[in-house]
Amino acid sequence: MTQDNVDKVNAIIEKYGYKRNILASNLALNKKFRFAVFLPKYENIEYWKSQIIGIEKAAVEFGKFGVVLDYFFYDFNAISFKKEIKKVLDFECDGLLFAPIFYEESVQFLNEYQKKNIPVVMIDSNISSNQEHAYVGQDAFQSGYLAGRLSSFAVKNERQILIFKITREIESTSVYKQRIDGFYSFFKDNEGLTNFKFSEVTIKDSGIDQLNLEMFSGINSVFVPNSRAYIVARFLEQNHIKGVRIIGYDLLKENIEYLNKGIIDFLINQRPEEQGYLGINYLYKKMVLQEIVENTHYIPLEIILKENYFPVKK
Amino acid sequence: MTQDNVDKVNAIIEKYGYKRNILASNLALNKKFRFAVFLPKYENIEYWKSQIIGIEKAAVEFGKFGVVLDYFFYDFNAISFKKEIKKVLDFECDGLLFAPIFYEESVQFLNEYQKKNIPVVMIDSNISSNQEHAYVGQDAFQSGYLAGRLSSFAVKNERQILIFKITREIESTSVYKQRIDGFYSFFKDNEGLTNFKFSEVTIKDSGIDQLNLEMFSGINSVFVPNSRAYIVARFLEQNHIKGVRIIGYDLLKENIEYLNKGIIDFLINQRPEEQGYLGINYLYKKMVLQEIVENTHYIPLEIILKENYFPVKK
DNA sequence: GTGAAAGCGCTAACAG
DNA sequence: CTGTTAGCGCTTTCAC
Repeated sequence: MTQDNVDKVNAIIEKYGYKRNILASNLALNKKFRFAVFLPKYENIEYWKSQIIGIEKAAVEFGKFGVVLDYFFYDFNAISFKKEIKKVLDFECDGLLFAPIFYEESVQFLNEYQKKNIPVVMIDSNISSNQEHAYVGQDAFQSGYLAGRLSSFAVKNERQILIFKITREIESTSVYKQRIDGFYSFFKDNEGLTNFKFSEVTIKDSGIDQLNLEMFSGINSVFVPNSRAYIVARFLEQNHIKGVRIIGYDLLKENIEYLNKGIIDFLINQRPEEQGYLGINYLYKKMVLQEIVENTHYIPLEIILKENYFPVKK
Repeated sequence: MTQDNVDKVNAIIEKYGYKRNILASNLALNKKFRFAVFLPKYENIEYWKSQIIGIEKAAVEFGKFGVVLDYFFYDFNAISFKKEIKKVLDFECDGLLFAPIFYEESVQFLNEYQKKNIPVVMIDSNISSNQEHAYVGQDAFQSGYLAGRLSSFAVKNERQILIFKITREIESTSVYKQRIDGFYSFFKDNEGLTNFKFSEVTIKDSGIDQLNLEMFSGINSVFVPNSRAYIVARFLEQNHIKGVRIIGYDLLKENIEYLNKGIIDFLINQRPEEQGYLGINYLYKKMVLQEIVENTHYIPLEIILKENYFPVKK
């Protein structure tokens, strides 16, 4: 049969509602689907550990359909990242799951990777310039917008809000900037809320001793646009400062501790486990089941209080 | 081979990490897996429509692995329910998805059904007396507890809370009672919150004209323990009563309308679509993949504000 | 280029 | 009761 006729037959076949039996097809193919997983080293980083847990869960579930994973981990610095990039580029596989922590380097990498014509799904943060790639994660801007609402709750009088940035030595993605943008946008969109004043503070992750009481004088609410809200909570607790509303991200053990103590009020959960799972699920659906899959999957902005936090049962 | 030897071989096989190829197995079996879906009629009831959407999604996804669904719908009355029970009992299938709306009748039905030795998964509400059955849905008590927290937010002064029950003609499950229990429990557990006073009102679904201004005199917060918060919201809007916090359930179109207007403050989402999907998913995993599946799957208590509501893209 | 045949791993039917 | 075999629906190989 010529390609022409193949097409014709396929057309007719589809017309009469034929569905290829994916079980038989994959049985006959008798092949493994190799997916590369390219992430920051997760040891001691709870958030990335959760991502891996979700990924592993997917690996077990889809393993019976031939899915095999290979991991590539990079340290939190651009040099390690670049080194690992080479390995990933050389690696033969059917799909890539990727967390683009370093923006510039990731853009470059994706451009390079594109030549291989292998589907890519990004988790955690998105690189929107490459629309053809899939994304599983939150809408960072909107999550900041929501945080704005959460800090504005049921408050009539003057409020002083502090945006507290605690950054890594080597700063990476722009996620936390998008969150802050969203945060301010909320107050811009709600003109009635003129009684809110803002200030910002930035410290390095290593310089936690930089915290001082002055920073918090007159402050009613603190917004921590990454997972380190517990650092602020701990400081306030140690200094017996009460009645400050704290809003942060991610269900780290330490954050949960202060949530349960009532010191942190709100945490926005990014569902890292679900992200990892859905990332692999995307590749599975696309490559193994050969389905058409939605390119962008936004994880809902989940608000966690003491009263709706439940440890993940395992 | 005797059964004895089969067992021995299987033991050895398992010892060396043999995994039966589920694709080949199901291909050879060449059988359909029939699941019965036994639910209230969903026409005009958004919540149940969503459940069906999730169920249908699962049906498409698992259809390629041989899953076929048969539907049995009952009206919202015990007579129709009992009539449909007969059909379900007579129906040959490999699994049952079931919403136990009428408590007494459901207990009886489940006892009867148990004889058939077919796995059952319940959605929406649970019948805990039958521990051997699976459940996908929320923890109703805890959701009320959370609602308690939501009504207590950042409030220092005296608060008058109204629990507003709008019930169906024929009342069904005890879900809303569990929610109210949980609601009160929150205030019991938080002794500091002595400035809260409570009252309750009950009206029938059909008697919406029973609402009157007196009910709301002095009220600061209203808790509607089912999906009909929009009825209260509409009444307050029509009567230009502002500044009352409303907490309700479910993302019905009408609820969303008042959420976006800022009249309803919080909605607790039960994720009906996910419930339906996961219900079928449970049966699929158990029967088709022959996996061991967790018997209870609690849907997270999702707090929805105007700022984190996004219409489901389809 | 084309069509027949082997075989993926498993189950069920069928002889022995 | 046991062991052999056909065949599930598809892909790939191998003769022609």
